[in-house]
Amino acid sequence: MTSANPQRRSERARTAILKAVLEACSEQGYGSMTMEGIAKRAGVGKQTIYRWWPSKGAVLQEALNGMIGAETDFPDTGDIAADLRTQMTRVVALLEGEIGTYVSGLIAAAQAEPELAETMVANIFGPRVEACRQRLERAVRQGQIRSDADLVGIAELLYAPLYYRMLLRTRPVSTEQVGQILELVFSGIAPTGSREVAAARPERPGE
Amino acid sequence: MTSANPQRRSERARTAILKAVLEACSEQGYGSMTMEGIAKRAGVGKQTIYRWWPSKGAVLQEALNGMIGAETDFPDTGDIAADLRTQMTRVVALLEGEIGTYVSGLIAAAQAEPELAETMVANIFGPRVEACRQRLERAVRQGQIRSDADLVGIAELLYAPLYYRMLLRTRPVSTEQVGQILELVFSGIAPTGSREVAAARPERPGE
Amino acid sequence: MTSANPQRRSERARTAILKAVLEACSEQGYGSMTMEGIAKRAGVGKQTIYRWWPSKGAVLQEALNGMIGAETDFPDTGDIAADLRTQMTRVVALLEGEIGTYVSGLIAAAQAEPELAETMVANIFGPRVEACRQRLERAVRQGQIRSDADLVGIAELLYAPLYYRMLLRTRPVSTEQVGQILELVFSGIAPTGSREVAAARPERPGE
Amino acid sequence: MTSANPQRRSERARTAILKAVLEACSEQGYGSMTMEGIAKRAGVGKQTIYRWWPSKGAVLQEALNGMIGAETDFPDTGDIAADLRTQMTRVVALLEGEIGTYVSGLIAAAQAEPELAETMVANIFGPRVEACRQRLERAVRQGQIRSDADLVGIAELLYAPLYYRMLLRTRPVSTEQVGQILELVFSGIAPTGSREVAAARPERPGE
DNA sequence: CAATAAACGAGACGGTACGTCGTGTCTTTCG
DNA sequence: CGAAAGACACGACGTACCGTCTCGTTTATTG
Repeated sequence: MTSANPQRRSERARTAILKAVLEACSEQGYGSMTMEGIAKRAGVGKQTIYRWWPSKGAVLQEALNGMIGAETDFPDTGDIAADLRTQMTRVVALLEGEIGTYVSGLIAAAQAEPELAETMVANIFGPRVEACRQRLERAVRQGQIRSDADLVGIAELLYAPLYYRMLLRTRPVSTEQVGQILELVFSGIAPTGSREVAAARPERPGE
Repeated sequence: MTSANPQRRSERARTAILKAVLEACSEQGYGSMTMEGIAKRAGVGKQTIYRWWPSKGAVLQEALNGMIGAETDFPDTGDIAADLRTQMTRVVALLEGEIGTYVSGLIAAAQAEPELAETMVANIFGPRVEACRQRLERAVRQGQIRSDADLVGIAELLYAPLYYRMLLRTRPVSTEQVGQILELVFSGIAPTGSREVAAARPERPGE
Repeated sequence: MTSANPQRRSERARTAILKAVLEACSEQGYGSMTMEGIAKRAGVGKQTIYRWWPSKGAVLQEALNGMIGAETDFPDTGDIAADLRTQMTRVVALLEGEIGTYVSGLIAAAQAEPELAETMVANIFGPRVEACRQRLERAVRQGQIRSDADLVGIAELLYAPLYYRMLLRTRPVSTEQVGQILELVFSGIAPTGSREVAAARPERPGE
Repeated sequence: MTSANPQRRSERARTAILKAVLEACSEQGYGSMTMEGIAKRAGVGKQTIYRWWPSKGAVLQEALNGMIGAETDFPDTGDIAADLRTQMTRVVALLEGEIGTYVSGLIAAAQAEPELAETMVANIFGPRVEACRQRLERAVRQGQIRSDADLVGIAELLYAPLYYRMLLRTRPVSTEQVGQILELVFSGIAPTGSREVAAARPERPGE
């Protein structure tokens, strides 16, 4: 993320920039905030930003990464459904707040900037998906989840609907949604007593 | 979408603009294409675009809407799982192609433009979600799907993971993903024989 | 000034346009008024203006020509100095009012439009210079003016300082200026008793 | 003429702009030259022009001011008529050349831009009128010009006819005109032997 | 006295330039 | 030598007018 000498880097400037980018994004939205504005807000020369970050998306990503703490960690009470509910509810709270603005802005930016998409996955989503996978793995070992499932696929199934609503704005993300998702994902949609239904067949039948 | 007199509108210009916006988006990507470039490409004055659309996102949306035909319609063979697989596979094919570029660009744009988000849902996603809901409803009547489920919630559960992968670029959208989603959504993730598991309980147990 | 059939021309439109151009010029100034504005003000289509005039300057010129009446005619009391004073004072009154705005706008426009300069001279300045020349000629016959002078040259000498002040805005045009000009032009600037001074010599002496 | 920091100003850009504006004005005429064209010609961003000048007229004025050297200075051979003839002949040469284009364009622009008119007088005409006045003053002291005359008024009388012809395009400015003006202004137009003629009377007689 | 062709109002069109904003680079000055 | 400040070349923005071009709708002869 640099080519200058990071030892001589001014911590004061770095902190001010990260603070400024969050403020700007909150007040103006990701699309309307500008490098110029961030620099002015931070009391910093534009060059100082460009020296250490390639784009406003990259600055935002670093700022965002720095402000999410333990909220997204997974509890382990031994009850996977309860623990997911707990964690997902916290995620919803984040997405409903200003962090939702940052995240959706960042995802929007990533559509036009492949490197940003990459680091975003590596730094923000990747680790959390992995943490989820590990929690699910423990649940599998405890017999709370089918042992034949792709755990990352399950993670996607659980969280994707949240991002879907946030990004498409069909309906607001909400706590109720969490319950609904969990209920459906755990039980499946097939009628009771017919779990060995068509959908499970990997090949389409040609009868 | 207008305040000018639509009777005098030039169909030639309209068509050229919609064609140009798709070309530009394919070649340069949504973020890099410009109103100026679209106008030049279409052989049209900028004013003619601004007269009928408020932003490049709105133009793209209309163009996109005009180019998706029957691919996303739902078949009805009587087998809901098979029909979903068919339709979702077609959706994946669209998202893997240029239309994927248009859609992700549009969703990105919608993050900064609430009106665009609104019309995007109304014109593009809304009708298709509704069509899905109707197909699911028939399946419920035929006993292929649990009768107590929120059908729009199910639709979200089915499609959200596709958009999740497309937008976050964790992994590419693919046909395999469709099978995985269907399998999980139909069967649920609870271990066999324990469908009445914790997650299904609307209230968290306090033992 | 036309290529369309002037018989079918709408007098109503013509009048409205000429009125509108004067209003617009007064309110906004020549440089800021637009064909579009004139058309709207006159309740007329733009095409109707372009059909009969080549430019806003041409419209203004015709309007101006139509509104100057007998004010610039030369009286003939038998006293050339008094008559010039009378007429020039009237000219000053015109140039100090709105007509001054029209005239200076027109002259400015003529700098960029040779055809306009030509018709402006032919229609507005030419006839008045000629009238002045005729009055001066009578004065010569009556022995009130030297018989060896170029009368058009004299006319220029008399009126040029008025336009000079109006266009360069060094000082405002004024009635006092008329007296000063007349005094100087009649008496000359050479000291009394030395009218056969150097300046009169067509060739520079090389002694 | 600025609100930015003139210390950081790029001399290269300034020079290129002034050169470009003169070229553009010569080739296209004042009215047809554009800020955009000047910027492109100078290899400069439009913003750089707007940072230091408010309009194309202001740029032209500065460029013009910078290119007129000693040509308009007044010689002092002791013979005022000869010296005026010399200087006015040089002025005519300037007005007949490209500088005439610049000057008439500038005067045209000044009609729509009061600030420009003001600086034009202050920077271009004012100093030269003052220099003329000083030369005339020496001539008065030497008894070559009547001592009771308003010297600035005389200066106007001498030069106004040149601008009159240039701007109204009745006839081209020429060297012959200089001789004619000087002859008339020095000798006056009253018939010989009657210098104490009516025109000299400040009040109109009421016989 | 229709009919018919022109001028008319309205305003959309392809353009050009406007004056502003933000980009990312560069240069100057300071600590 | 990093950083603040900000000028610079550039390119796009969204707007205003340009002059041309349809559109129906008067209007005013002319067949």
